[in-house]
Amino acid sequence: MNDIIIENKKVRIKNAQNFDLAQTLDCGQAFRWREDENGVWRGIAGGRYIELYGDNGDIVIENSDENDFKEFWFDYFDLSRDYGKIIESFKGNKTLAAAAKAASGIRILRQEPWEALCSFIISQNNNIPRIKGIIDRLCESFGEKKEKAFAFPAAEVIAGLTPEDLAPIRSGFRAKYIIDAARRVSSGEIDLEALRDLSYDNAQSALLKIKGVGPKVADCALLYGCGHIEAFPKDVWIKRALTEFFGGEIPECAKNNAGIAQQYIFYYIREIQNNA
DNA sequence: TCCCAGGCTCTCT
DNA sequence: AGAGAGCATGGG
Repeated sequence: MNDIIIENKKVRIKNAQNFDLAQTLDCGQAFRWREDENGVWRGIAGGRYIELYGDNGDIVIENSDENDFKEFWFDYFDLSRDYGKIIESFKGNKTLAAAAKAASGIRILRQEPWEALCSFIISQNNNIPRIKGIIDRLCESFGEKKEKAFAFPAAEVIAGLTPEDLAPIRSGFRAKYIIDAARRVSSGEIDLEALRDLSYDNAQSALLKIKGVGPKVADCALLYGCGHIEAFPKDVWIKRALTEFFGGEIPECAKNNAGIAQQYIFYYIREIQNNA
């Protein structure tokens, strides 16, 4: 584990490996982090608002302390996982190795399951800038204000709404899906926390009961929200990449950490596209 | 302007 | 089982 230095309302992760803030917070796995002109990132997760920035190879988290860090952010940033070792294991496939190298600062965020599920319901047939806007409006309209940001609204709150209530967030046809998900989660019909301990297949089946949740959205919720690192969400970009670079199949060396491979490939192919 | 976006549902073969 | 239209909205 990294050395952690606790200062006054400040946590410093010394010499953080495989942890680039821009890559991790803006790679399309989470939608609520923003960078200012000075390279400071601000966001809220688990109802906790923080600001963070890189400093000579360290990562500094402001507005946190020892307990807060140990209880929440250490897991959120997946700091117990050895990404260097995983990247090494991806050497078996040339393109995957290149993707891992390009995206080596990405960590898979262990987000709250409801936020991940709801966010990726909103993501369907949508583009990232607009997804961010819809989620911002959802939080501002229905989330609890915490210091300088609005928390993600609880499923219990959304469950009591109608599609008309959600009109201001302009989520279009997804509104009824958001509400269906919220109702199943808040009623206990689907226990998102329990999905962590189910097999991947059983956990995915449970999520597929929700209207508007298919294999891709379910896999995102499982990967980003429920710790299922073997989930491999296939969106349009990944399908393209699989066909173009991998003969349609996930490389064998990536099977155990398919979710991480997926995120590296997603980053890589979009970077190629942007530079083309 | 017009195509498309981290898909899914519904319908028709 | 598989293919294809339709879906709300707006970013680029």
